[in-house]
Amino acid sequence: MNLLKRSFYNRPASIVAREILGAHLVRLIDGQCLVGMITEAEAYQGEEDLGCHAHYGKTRRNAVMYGPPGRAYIYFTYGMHWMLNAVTGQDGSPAAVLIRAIQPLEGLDVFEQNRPNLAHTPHWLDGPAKLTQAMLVDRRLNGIDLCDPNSELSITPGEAILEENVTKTARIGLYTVPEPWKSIPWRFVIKMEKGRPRDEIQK
DNA sequence: CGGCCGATTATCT
DNA sequence: GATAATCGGCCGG
Repeated sequence: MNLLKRSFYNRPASIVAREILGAHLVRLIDGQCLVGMITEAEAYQGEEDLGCHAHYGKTRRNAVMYGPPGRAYIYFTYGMHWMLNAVTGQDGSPAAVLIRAIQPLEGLDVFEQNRPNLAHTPHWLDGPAKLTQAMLVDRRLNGIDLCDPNSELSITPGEAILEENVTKTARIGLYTVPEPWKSIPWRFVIKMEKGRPRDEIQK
């Protein structure tokens, strides 16, 4: 399988968050292949970024972010939700990209079973906790290598998205984070029409 | 559609 | 002991 290489992830998080749009998130489970196109992502870059979990320094939770790029950093929040990130930047420098939304492509029956709410509507898998529920992503996959074709979770190149079809905004949910981190435009979203990307999204 | 609010618990100070 | 990279339900427009 043709996967995004480690060199893809070994760049600043804001670059990876933009470039990962259109890529295909692939989940292998019970002999099935679940696929979704990444349509929204956010960058979290370094201990100086007060919106990033690494701003406390290294802890047990965020340790994976301090490791090599191309691994999954998965954490639990709000007492009930799992969030999926791809670790970015060089080994030792903590940074990651939060995968916030996917467009379902393969395994729709499984997605529907795991995530019946809003199934087959434009808002089906457009949230970071929605997609982890649909793809059965939780703590067990924390630290998994996204660049290994044998992994239960990986990412393929998918489609390249034109700049004119990308919206940039401040990151979501950083209520108590001070400026400038609260407003820095490190959220990247594919422009959607009626719940689908525009027809001409490829470069 | 947009805003407010409660749920629920691992993780951190 | 407080907080949280969210979600869904309920309300008003």
